[in-house]
Amino acid sequence: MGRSPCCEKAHTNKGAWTKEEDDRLIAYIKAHGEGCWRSLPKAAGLLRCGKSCRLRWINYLRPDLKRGNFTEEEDELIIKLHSLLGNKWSLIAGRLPGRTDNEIKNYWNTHIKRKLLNRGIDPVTHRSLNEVVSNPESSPTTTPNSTTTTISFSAPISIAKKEEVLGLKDEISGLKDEIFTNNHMLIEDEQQQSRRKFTERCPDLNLDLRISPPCQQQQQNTELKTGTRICFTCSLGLENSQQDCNCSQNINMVGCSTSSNNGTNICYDFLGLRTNAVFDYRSLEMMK
DNA sequence: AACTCGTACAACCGCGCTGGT
DNA sequence: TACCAGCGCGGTTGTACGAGT
Repeated sequence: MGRSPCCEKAHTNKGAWTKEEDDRLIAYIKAHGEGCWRSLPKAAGLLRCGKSCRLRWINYLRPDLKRGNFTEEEDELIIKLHSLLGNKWSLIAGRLPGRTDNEIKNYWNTHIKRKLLNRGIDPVTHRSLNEVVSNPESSPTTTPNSTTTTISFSAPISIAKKEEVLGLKDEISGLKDEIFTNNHMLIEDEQQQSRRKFTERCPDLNLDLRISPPCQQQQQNTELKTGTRICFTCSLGLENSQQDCNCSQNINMVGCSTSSNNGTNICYDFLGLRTNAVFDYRSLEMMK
């Protein structure tokens, strides 16, 4: 059972808008304002359906629209927002003044998709194509000619983590407000909430764990009495996040911290856990 | 010059959600 | 509570146009 058509199709024009139709629509909206799209065509003397008028106005005729090419900054912002929101074009458009969801959607499909593919990034998951191809089973792999082992838990990381890693926290906090107040997409029914509680307790982490040999210079000074020093670099499966250990430069950085008691450098404070026991990520308290 | 193909983008369509009755 | 109109969103289609052959 389909819903009834939004207008009488037999007497409506379709296809490209003429200059005259545009002028009529602009004049009507200037005089009466937006809204009540269903009755607008008749009132404005247009042989168009209301939806068509709305679309034409929003996507093309609105005076605050920014025409012209997207800037590099806009490109990058769209990519960032898409990695967080997916195909929520209207939400993305809300962060780009003067751009419409339709415009961004088209631009994404024709330009940015290709751009990301050229960078070796999957436009859907925003992860490296190599990673997706070579490591589909979440199994440990060893890079050729390298002593670095990568252990990947392939699943999307939480938005909160992504924000932290991307440094988008401030920008996104406003966006979240917008999402929660304006959009029903995050309103969950009980079933979804209980499912969510479960996944919060047992999160699907996307942690690419790199284990590399100790930095040569520092090894002499910082080796533990018990022997081998292990340096964890935790990368979160995001673009440019797989930086190699540089604890020789900054011993207090995340992932490499200093034990306060005896001044011994401990370089395996992985996610705040000073342990060489088996790491169970489920025991981690997730940030709210 | 004519044709084909690919690209860009405007417009359409179907569906889900919301608010009013 | 159920129904319906209206709106908005995201996916898809249609078409104009330029490049290549």
